[in-house]
Amino acid sequence: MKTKSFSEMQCSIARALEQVGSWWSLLIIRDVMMGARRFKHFEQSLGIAKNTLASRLTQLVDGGVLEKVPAADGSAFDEYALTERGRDLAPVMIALAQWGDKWAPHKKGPSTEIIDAETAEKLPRIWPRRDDGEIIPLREVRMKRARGAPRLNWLEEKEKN
Amino acid sequence: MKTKSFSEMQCSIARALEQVGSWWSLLIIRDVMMGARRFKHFEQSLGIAKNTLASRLTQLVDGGVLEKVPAADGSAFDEYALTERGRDLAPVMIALAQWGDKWAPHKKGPSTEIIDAETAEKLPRIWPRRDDGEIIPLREVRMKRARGAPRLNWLEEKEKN
DNA sequence: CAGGATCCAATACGATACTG
DNA sequence: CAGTATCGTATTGGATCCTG
Repeated sequence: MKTKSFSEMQCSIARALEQVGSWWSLLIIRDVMMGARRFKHFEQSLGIAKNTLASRLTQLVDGGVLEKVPAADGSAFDEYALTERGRDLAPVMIALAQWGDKWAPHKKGPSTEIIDAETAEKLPRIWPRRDDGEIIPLREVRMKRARGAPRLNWLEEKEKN
Repeated sequence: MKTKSFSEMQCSIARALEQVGSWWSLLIIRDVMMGARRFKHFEQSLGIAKNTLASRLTQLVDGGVLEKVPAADGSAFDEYALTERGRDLAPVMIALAQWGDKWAPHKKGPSTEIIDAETAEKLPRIWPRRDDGEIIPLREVRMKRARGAPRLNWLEEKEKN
């Protein structure tokens, strides 16, 4: 990706993408969210080259998404953990997982389940809501640029069926 | 990215990422969600090379995220519109935009605002909730591999708390 | 085991020119 | 205007070897 130009774009999405880094980074974050902590975990889970993994990890640490913490089991090597910034990516990961589960299912069934620990059931789709919890239909959601560009009503013509 | 291996991963996130394609694809989708329809819109908005843009667009059309529709204004050229599959990426985009707005703000202020058209105010963070709208704290959300997925040893030691 | 160093291959992207 | 064709380059990732 064009690292430099992305970060300078006046768009929160572009800057988020640049901070995350790459597809591999998202899969690493996924692994941490599922309990991975060690270099070898990522290596085994992802089938990624060591140097690539190392560079993605340092990139995530430098970017403040992951941090190195002393190993819980007393190992000489540090472990990787999510920072607050990294944990805050949960909605992105959940949204991605749910979309993939719905639109690109694997033949052998859903393979990344997002579940409510209390009920042990799959979570409903993560979706825009108002503070009181009411779901907002997409036609009432607008994405607009801060300056300039027209505030077009999003998706209007497709929603009326 | 490693297109082939990603799609074969038994992970909804990996497959979602592969279907989307690349960072550029997400920015194109963002533009469509903000009202862009024509080749020139994307070109101007993104500052992307024509051939790159063309290939990303056909990739998105082939992947069923975008579709070509006759121009509303009678132009000889088709326009690009989101399919249902594409529209359903809204939670991903919103989550990304809100994360970027929070953690990677541009010096000149927020630059992709997600707004409730009714109240004209910024939406609250998109976040996992139960059906009744109750917010679920992250500690009560579990992301796990489904049964049948290759089991990794580090999952077990993490799952018992 | 966690990485770093090197080398190499694939490709994604950009610049430019061209076409219907 | 909306692409396609061609080319050159830069980046990314993989393979292998090495080390504390």
